[in-house]
Amino acid sequence: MSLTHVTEARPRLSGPARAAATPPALRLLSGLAPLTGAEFELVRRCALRSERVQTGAVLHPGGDKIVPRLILAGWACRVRELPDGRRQILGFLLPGDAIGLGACARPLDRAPVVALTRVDSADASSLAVIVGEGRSAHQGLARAVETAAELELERLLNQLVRLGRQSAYERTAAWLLETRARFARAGLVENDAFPLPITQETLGEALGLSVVHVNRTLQQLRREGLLELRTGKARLPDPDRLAEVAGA
Amino acid sequence: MSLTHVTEARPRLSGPARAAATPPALRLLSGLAPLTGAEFELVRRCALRSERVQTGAVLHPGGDKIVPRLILAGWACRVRELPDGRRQILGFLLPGDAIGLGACARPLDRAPVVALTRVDSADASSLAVIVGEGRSAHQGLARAVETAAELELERLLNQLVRLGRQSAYERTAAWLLETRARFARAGLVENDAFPLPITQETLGEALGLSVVHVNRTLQQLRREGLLELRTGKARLPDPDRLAEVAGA
DNA sequence: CGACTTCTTGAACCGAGTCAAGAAGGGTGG
DNA sequence: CCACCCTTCTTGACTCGGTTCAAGAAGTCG
Repeated sequence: MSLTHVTEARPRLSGPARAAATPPALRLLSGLAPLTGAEFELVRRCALRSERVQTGAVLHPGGDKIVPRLILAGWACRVRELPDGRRQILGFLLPGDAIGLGACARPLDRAPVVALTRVDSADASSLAVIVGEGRSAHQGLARAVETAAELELERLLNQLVRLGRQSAYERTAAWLLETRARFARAGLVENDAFPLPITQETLGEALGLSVVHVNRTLQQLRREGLLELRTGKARLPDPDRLAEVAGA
Repeated sequence: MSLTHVTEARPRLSGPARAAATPPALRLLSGLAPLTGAEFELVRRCALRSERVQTGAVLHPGGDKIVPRLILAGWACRVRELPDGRRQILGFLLPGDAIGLGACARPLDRAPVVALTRVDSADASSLAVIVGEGRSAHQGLARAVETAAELELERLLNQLVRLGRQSAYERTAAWLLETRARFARAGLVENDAFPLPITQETLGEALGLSVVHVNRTLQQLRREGLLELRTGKARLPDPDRLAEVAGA
């Protein structure tokens, strides 16, 4: 990339060197774009004042008034519900993900965000201000936020294709791979295993399937040696074959 | 809105006064945010050098090299295909829509764009430059582009919910209403009728349904007096009832 | 340990897909 | 302007993936 010299001009911590002292949540953010030490410090400071909420808590009620928040631990999701009570999950928020940053994703941020597990999160208003004012000293942060938004949109498109054109089996396989990839990016995958603390009911609301069918689909994946589930953790023993199943 | 005085400081043409001399395509764009006369002129000038392509032509091959284009007439769509040939349409592009403007939507712009009818479109590089440099004299244009991107994302989310949670009947109803609303925004709906020049096959690729089922669903809507189709035009005789059917 | 949530399995049902074949349009060349 | 061809629409019959209903087993948390 053509910005190499800029990177060199301002020394940046990154990778393993910093990872040791870094809570998992911050690894994701800093993996999206190179951050200066100062930027990283800003994020870490905002993460200090974290709040814990229980499963089911509403992290963001939806609508236009959005308090930016950074997820530090646990899973949350963006939800849309139909008048008759059916729910569709638009996407999952994992440690390191944020809401209310990036201006681009406003329609997404209009959907309520609900905690799927116990969730630790912090007010990220300070970061929103910094990103918003667009000062060049905080380029890295702005770029990280933008990249995060792009990745989320990308996942949204993938999800659209899956819901429109793929079978339950394919969908589930693809979703598992995608989710693993998200954790992998943050360096949180250990021998193909990653956290999966959500109920099958919830997974169904994301994949557009009934609980019963999610269960059967997961069983099938297990039977075929493509998936192992132990309390709150998933392992994908054969990612390549799973990718074939997922198609695309 | 708090910007009223700014609007007054720079006289802007808008609404019927300008509509008379305005090709349909440009109405949509100028309906998204107030444009100065100069901005409007820029758009109009870029629309002068339009190119016509036939049904099936590729307006944008996909990937990262994007030549910004403004659709002036006809329908196009963004497409994703699976390795086995199944296709999912991510969204339709109507006159007044553009690709390759707004930086936010990059993942969307990575999907190929294909003409569904004869399409007139113009190179919009000049606009992309103007929007990109972010000068305050062209605020209006930048805002219009941003609004367009937000609306598109909003539609994407709606579509996601439909594919995940709604029946063929509901989906189709909702899509018809949404499409009518798009034309309505550009002032192109005459007594509830709007252009609908695509095949049922294509509609199926958007709604995640087989041709056969699209056909049956449309029949049902017609039987129930919710839809009238005449060559290339759709009419929704009872939008309220249709909205109830669409749910949400 | 007890209460509640989550997972699992079976059986019946149904929305939507597939296959097939005929009818209706719509564009093109003679 | 008509005849022809090819695309698009339409309909019927059958199949199948996924839902629903129901009920029991296994976890999980206080």
